[in-house]
Amino acid sequence: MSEPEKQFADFLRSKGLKFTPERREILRKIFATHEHFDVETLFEKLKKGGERISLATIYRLVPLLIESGMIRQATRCEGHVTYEHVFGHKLHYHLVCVRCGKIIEFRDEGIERLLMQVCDKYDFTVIDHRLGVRGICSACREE
Amino acid sequence: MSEPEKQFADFLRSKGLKFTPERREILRKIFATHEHFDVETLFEKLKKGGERISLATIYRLVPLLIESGMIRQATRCEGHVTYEHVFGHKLHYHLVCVRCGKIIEFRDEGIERLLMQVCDKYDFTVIDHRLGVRGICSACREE
DNA sequence: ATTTACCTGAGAATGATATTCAATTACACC
DNA sequence: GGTGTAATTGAATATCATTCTCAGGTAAAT
Repeated sequence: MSEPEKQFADFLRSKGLKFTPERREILRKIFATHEHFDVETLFEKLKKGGERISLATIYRLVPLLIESGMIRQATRCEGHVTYEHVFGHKLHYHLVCVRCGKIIEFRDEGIERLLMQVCDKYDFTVIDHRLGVRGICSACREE
Repeated sequence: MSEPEKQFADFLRSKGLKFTPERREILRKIFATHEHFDVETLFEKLKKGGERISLATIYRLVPLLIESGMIRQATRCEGHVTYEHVFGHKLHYHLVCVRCGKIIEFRDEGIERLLMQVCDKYDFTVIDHRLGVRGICSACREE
């Protein structure tokens, strides 16, 4: 059993929930790549892979994955909600190209440090934070 | 005519669109305070103010307001989309309390500077950016 | 074997947002 | 001040993602 599966199975067990074959398959598809995903395309992928897992099952799994800390909602782009891995994926920020949709991820410890100073100042306990930049990537600007 | 009205009227004219009484009323309600808003509560406010403006009209106006640069989508909180002023409102970031929903706004030029350096590095042209921190405010932590 | 709690798929329900349509209105031009 | 044209409106309807309901399944605990 892979690392993400182990962690999630533990989480489920700790809540008295079950690690069913359906849940395993969904989890596998999600962690098969490091890409962001949304429910609809995940469902399509599973269907193409020959699985007969219903949309409802995926929708029911997502909150559990979030609660377990495996994934989180990503920077929201145009309309639908997308998710990204937390497990095995360090904190990072996004540059999102509004033309081609490409997402560049980056880290910046200076920004992190400044941000924590601000939160201290306001006596604010951080759970999570995100930074997203919308703009145009160099490739699209060339055109 | 107030500043926001002037700017938006100009924008509409430049696109061959009209600054109707309905649009003026909606704009006034939006800019009557500096608070974030969502379509539903805006609709309620207008109704209480005796206006008979339909939801559809508001939904149709929002994209125009965004395109004109008057407002933008704010940090998305729980479910529904909220908007905030851009006009007359300096760049800022958010601390959002997940318990009480309070939003603390702050600025930090150090973060801005570091961010611009990153974008330079990736040769990325910035249109807009946002930084949101989810967490628990001091008042809620007391409890 | 029975109980109990959890899971599932299918389809119906929901709720926010978008669209259609016929009637109305604003503005440019006469 | 009329008039034509394109934009705008409200109401109702449609759409779309997401959630819920329900009627079986299933696995582990008793």
